[in-house]
Order: sequence, then C-alpha cells, then structure tokens
Amino acid sequence: MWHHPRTGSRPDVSEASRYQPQAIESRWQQAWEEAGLNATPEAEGADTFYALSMFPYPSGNLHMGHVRNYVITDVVARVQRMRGKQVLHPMGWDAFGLPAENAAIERGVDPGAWTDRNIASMREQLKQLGLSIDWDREVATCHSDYYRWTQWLFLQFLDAGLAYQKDATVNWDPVDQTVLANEQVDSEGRSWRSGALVEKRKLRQWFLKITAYADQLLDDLPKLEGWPERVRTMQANWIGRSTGAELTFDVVDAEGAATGERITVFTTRPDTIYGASYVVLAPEHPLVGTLTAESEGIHVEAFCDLVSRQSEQERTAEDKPKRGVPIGAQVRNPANGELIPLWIADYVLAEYGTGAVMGVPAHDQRDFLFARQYELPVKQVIIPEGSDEHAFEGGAWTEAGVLIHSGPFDGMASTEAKAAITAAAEDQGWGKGRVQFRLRDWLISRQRYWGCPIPVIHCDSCGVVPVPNDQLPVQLPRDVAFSAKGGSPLAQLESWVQVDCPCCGKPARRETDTMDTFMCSSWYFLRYSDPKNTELPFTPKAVNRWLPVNQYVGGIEHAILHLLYSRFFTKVLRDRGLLGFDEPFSRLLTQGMVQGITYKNPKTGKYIAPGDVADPTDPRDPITGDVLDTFYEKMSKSKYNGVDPAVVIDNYGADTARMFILFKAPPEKDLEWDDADVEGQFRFLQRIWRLVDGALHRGLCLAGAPVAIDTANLTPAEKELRRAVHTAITEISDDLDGEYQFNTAVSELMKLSNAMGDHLESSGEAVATEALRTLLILLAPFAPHLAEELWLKLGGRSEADPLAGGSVHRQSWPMADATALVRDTIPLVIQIKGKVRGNLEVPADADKATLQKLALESDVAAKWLEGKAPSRVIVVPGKLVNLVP
RNA sequence: GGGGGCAUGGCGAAAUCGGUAGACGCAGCGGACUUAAAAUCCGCAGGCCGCAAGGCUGUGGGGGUUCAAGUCCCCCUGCCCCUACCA
Repeated sequence: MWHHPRTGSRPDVSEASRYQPQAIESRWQQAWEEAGLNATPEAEGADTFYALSMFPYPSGNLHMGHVRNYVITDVVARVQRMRGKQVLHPMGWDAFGLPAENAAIERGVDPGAWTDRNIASMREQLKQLGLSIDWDREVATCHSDYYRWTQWLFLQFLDAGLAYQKDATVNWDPVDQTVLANEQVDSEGRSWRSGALVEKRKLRQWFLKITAYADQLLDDLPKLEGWPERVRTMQANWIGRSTGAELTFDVVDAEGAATGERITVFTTRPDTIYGASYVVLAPEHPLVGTLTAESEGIHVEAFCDLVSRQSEQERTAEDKPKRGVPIGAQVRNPANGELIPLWIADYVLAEYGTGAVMGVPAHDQRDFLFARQYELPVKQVIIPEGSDEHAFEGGAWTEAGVLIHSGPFDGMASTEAKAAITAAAEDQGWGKGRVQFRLRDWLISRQRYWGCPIPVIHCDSCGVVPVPNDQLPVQLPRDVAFSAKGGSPLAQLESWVQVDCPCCGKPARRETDTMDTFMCSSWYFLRYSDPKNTELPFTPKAVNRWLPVNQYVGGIEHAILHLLYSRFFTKVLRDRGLLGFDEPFSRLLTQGMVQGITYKNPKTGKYIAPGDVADPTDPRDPITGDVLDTFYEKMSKSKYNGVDPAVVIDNYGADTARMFILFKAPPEKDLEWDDADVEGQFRFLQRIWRLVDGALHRGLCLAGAPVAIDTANLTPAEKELRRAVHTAITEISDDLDGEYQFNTAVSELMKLSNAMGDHLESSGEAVATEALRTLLILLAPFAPHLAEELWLKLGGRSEADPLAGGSVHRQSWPMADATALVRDTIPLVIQIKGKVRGNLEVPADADKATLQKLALESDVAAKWLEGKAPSRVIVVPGKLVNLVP
C-alpha cells in the first residue's frame, strides 16, 4: 500500500531541523495527560460546550471511519476551548453485543475479558490521534457500575407503564439466535448485524412503549434546526403518522341479516367509502377462521398456507401480482347499505392498522389492480374538479376531487368529505377518527448472554416483580457455559435463575432475557455529565449543566435507530423529572464515509488488492492481465481497499492524518482516501516546520508580550503579510462557525503559510512574530502536536512553565484586526454588458461617482463603447462597474 | 411508487447577499539546484483559435428573469441515498 514510506527513506540532511512526527507526538500526548490539559472544567455558571462523538463498539480495531468521526469532534472541542468555553469532550464504549459472545463460543474466552482487552487496545489507538478527550469520564456499558443504571432506568420505564411484556410475532434472527426490533431489520428482511433473513416467530417479549411518544417524537422534529434535513425526514417517515378513520362493516348472512360479527378497517380515505366494492382481510386476521364459509374452506386454507410459506420479502415485492381468495362471506357497507364480498389477500398486512381494508378500486391503485385481476366492480365516487365522470383505464384516481354517487355527500370536495363522513360515522356508530402510526413499540428482549440483564423476577404469586433498587445491579454471572446450539446461556444457569421473590419470599425465577444494546446507548451521553455517581445515573444539576449536547457527530447509519431511541429516552426521563430538556442533541453532523481505492476485475468479479496492481495508471489483474475497473468504495476487508490508521500514523504521524481527513472533503461528504494527497498534506506540515526553523535561525521568539506593531509605518511586504494573517483569522473563524467547513479552513492555513513564505523574511520582528504566533494558534486545533512543538521551539512557553498555562492549546482564539484588511487600492472590474473586459486599479475608498468616472475614462471603455455614452451604468463599490451600451 | 440529495478542469474541491467561475490541494508540464536522481525552490496550467496582443466559449441539457446567473424560476436528463403493497 505504501509505495513511498517517508520514514527511513529520507536523507538525513539536518537532524535538528527535520519534522519527525514520530519523535514528538507521543511525547506531547504524555505531557498533556500529565498536565491534565483535557480535564473537564467544573467552574459554576460559565459558558459550557458539549462536543460528542458516537461512541464505538470495541471491536479492537480502529478504522478510518472512527478516525474521521473523532477528529471532527476534536477540532470542534479544541476551538471551543480556545474561545473560552468550558468543554466536555468524553469517550466511552458501546461494549455489550454479540461479537464478544461469539468469541466466547468459538474460542472459549471470557466475553468480559475479551471486551476489556479490546477496549484497552482501542483506547491506545485513539490516544495516538492526539484527541483532547477527558479520559477520566470514560464509560463502558458492560461494566456493572454503568449497567446498574441501565437497569435502574428500565425500572423507571416499568414504573411509568412504558415497559411491558406481550406475545407477539417477532423477527427472529436464525444466525444470532435472538429476536430483533423492527428498526433492526432492513428493507430486504435481513438482520442489521448478521445479514441473515429474519424469520417470524411468536414469542413473549419485552417492549418499550415508544408509540406513546410518537406524536412528540414527530412534532418536535422541526425544532431540531441543527440536524440535517434528511435525518429529520427519515425519522418522520419512520414514525409515519396517518390520519384517517376506523370504519366498521357488519358481517351479514345470505339473507342480509347481521350475524353479530364485525370487521373494522382502517382507511385514510373515509371520503371514498361509497366506492367500497369489497373488504379484504389479512390472511392472519383472527376472524378468518370463523367467517370462512364451508364451501371455501379448502381454498382459504390453501391460500393461507401459501402466504405463510412466503418470506416477508417475497410477499411484499411490488412487482408480484396481488393475490387473494373470497372467503364466502359478505358485509354491509355502512354508508350505503350495499352488500359486498369479504376476501383475504396477500397485500393486506396483519400488523398494520386493523389488518383489514376496504377495497375502493376507483381510488386506490392497489385495490384497482386487485379488482381488475378478480373482476370486482370498480365504482367511481370522486371525480377531478371540473371534469365529468369518465372510465378509468390506466389506474385509480387518488387525488382530491368532488364526490359523486355518495348520497348526501354528492358535490362535496373530497378534502371536506373526509371529516364529514367521519363525523357521520361517529354519529351513526359505525366509525371514528383515528391516527395510525407506522412506528411500532420497541422490542428490547434479546435471548443472549452478553447484554444488560432485565432486572425483574417472575413470581407465581406476585407476577412480574421489579428487582429492588438495593439489589441492583443484577450482575451477569461469569460462570456460564457457552455453546453454539443457541438458547440463552442465562436460561440454562439454574443457580442464577432461581431466586426468592422480593415481595412474598417464595421461590421465583429471574428474567433471563437481556436488553437490546441500543438501550445502553440511549442514555450514555447523559452519564458523561456525572460518570462516577454511585447514587444515581446522574444528578439533574450535572445533566442540565452540560446537556443538551451542543454538537453530536456520527454516521448516518444511526439516523433512525440510535437517534430515535435516544430522543425517546430523553422525553421519558424529562417526564419522570430526571432532566430538564426535550431533545438530547442540539446539533448533529453526519459525517460521510471514508472510501478506499478499489480495483475489480469486471470479467471475474473479483476484487484485487491495490498492492497487487503493478501500475495504478493502467490497472491490470496480476494473473489474467484483464483491465480492472477502478473506483472508490467504503473501506472493507472483503474489497482489500482498507487503510489502517496505525500504518498512516507510523508513516506520517497523526497530525498529517488529521489534516488530510479534514482537508480532503467537507465533513458530511464521502471522502476518497488518496495516498498522494496524504503526501501533499505531509509536505505542507513540513513547510510549516521549515518556516519556523527559518524564523528560529533569524532569532525570532514568541516569549513575553507581543512586540507592538507600528501600523502607521509598515512596508508593503509587512502590509501584505498582516493582511494575510488577519484574512486567515477571519476566514477560519467563519469556517468554524455555523456550518463546519474544515476543508476550507485548512485551505486558509495553506494560504497563510504561502504568504509567510513570501513575506516573513522581509518583514520586521513585530509583524513576523505576530504572523508566527497566529499561524501556530490557528493550526493548533488541526495539528495539535506540531503546533505545540513549534510553539515550544519559538519560546511561546518555556520548559519551566507549567504546561497547562503555556500550552498553545491554552491560548485564546485570535481576533482579526479589521484595519489590517484595509487596502489602499483595489482592482476594479470593468464589465461591458455583463462581460468582464478589464481591470482598473482604483482607490479603495472611491465613491460611486468616482468609480463611474474612472471606468468611463478607462481604455477598456474607450475600446468597447467606441466613443458612445453607455445607456446604463451599474456601480458596485469595491467590486465592479458594468457599462451597458 | 414515495421522499431526500447531487451534477463545476485530468482528480478532490472553492465561490456569505446574484457581481472577476475554478481559491486551496493532488496529478501533470517547464525551469533552477545536482555528476545524476530524490527532496526543495520558481513558474505554467478549463477548452478552442492565435506567434502574440487578444478573441470566442465554458459550472449535466433546454428555456426564462436580470445590467449581470454555478447561484433565482420552469422543463428535461443522469447518478447516489433512504423508504417501500402502511390502506
């Protein structure tokens, strides 16, 4: 991968003046840690800023996506500190989960020890990046001093009536041998973790009643102005609120007499009820058995059997024709009294709404297709405004319109008829308005060992009994037997399961399900505010002081899962009086992927490692000689396109890696890893090193108070340099406010460095030291080690200084001097009818009339206007004059 | 089908309010230094025509508004992401 390793191959020109990141980075990391530079300040009342990255799963290996995430957050945290904010910038571990348990099954290692080893190794890798993290606040969700409070919070939900058990058809992952929440199954019906096709099973499981907060979770989305629009849209779609009505159809016998059974359908279009020509039930609908006529029994049974054998994916594939069978029963349309047949069909889902729909073929595309297939009547009851009734050839009319064939509602606008018909149904007792959500309750049970035990006890006499607070945590037992056969190891450990009921004292049994790990990650950002509290998960004072998180940074893959659950937790805990805010994350940045260069043989479909490609300008398969496809894709082992952060740090240092990642692309866009660009970034840091080296040889020094600048007597070079310095301050400050634009901020550092290359030597001490001081301070958040090292070399602090005070990272963010930006003359653009035709150097403070006069007198005007007076002149002071002939 | 986003040199990208398109960097080319190479430094560089001065053209395509459009409006095309029989 690394064709040109820097280390060792460079000639030893001058040992003292070479930039060797390997020599300085670990030294500073250690010095900062000893000096407590990154400790969270605790002064009362001061301005706070909470910068947070999504915490990682401790797989043991840091990858580039992590690096990008944490570097972005680190720059934000460092800049806020330099701006005088008290900053909380913590890190922790999302440490429960299946990889640890699988390691236990495959290699017999203890999941806890395995996880702790991984944490230790990842922590070391993270520290090599020079992140300004307060490691004193580290949390790991698998440690009992943390999960004790996850359990405590679960009991809060239980107490609030928001945690409950029910029998439900749930998603079963046959590979991971556990159930999954709806959010954790993708659109193809596969597990988010294992990728296995999930199966449906009926099991008794624990749920959290997130649906009770569906309205709030939806209605508060517009408040999240600091969130990307698309994340808010995804959450809104996921919650999926539909406003409509439940309408009840009486089942009637062959003579038209009510049998007493009723079918309730959910519809968003009660205005179309007069067009209902049949009613369809899901094959799993509980009334299918009782309502099916004997004559249809065989067909119905066969059909239900067929449907149940189909996977969710097969059943919901849109290109499949909709299939169904009549069940030999009929219902009465409550609006017009018509008798219409009852069907079952595969396109009706048992889990949504009431599991039954009314078929209105004229105004619903699915019903239309179904009706055409089975020759069911299509009855139009809504016509487009201003049009006549006409036949529907192509499809259903699903837009708004005017009602026809709808009894007393004829002529009414369909938008009004929704409410009118719902009201009539309520009056007459055959329906009521209803809001339906797509969002289901959150299934949190997992039949696995390495998770947080659900702290309840099942007693034959007392029912479900919460484990009393003084008996928390319910510790995960360590002496369990793992096997690949599945089933929870906890359920097989009788010594752990058997317990006395805390209520009545009789023998009882522990709950053996553990919690979904998303439970653990739904509140870790709260714990960082008070990570060592042994009495509570956090005090209201601590949590309200630091939260909501000012800037949250993480991947888009959590747009629904983690971010929705965390919002739910926050709202529940607010209602329990545990915290005083509605939303946990004020601003959210979803960083783009890190992609690696990928080679693929289009003939064989095989991926080729970049190391096996001899000539990147003409990539060929080393075996077959075929020309390879070259593209960028998310780094992954199977595509051989990954770049190991450790290798980059070894070769170039963390500062180069940080700078490259920030410079190469805007943070929310995908980033194409490119070795040549990494080289370029290293060269830039080298140039800064040499720049400072030159200044040292000249005897420049930053010790003591800055030398006063005599602004009235600056040479042209000094004026240029000062303008560059203060432009950089202005631009970089802007880039770090509002929308983060680290890429252009780094560009500005480069421009400043270029200007210093041109003018530093010819500038006097006062201006030169101002430039050096500013460059290092502006550089500090991006390349913290290099900035600190050069700050030391230039005497910005002495060796004797207590580090915390003298560090470049403790300097205030500089203020731009507006007078340094002022120019005497500016180039004025001369346009003729909007086209640029030339430039004119004019006094910067010239007024409009002067500019117009100068422009009209210019050679450009003479050439293009040919002596004629322009019909119109537009003057934009400071920019241009446009002459329109 | 629904929703969201994107489209700018060979490449990554930049361009607060409509006001010099391509900053900054990568790759490339030319030069200096060197016995030579690397490194470093200086310079060139959207495309077309031209010796040059200069001109024409150019932000996916087409139209529009405007003195002036990458930016605003309408239509179209292509790509990416999410979601999907949700009644």
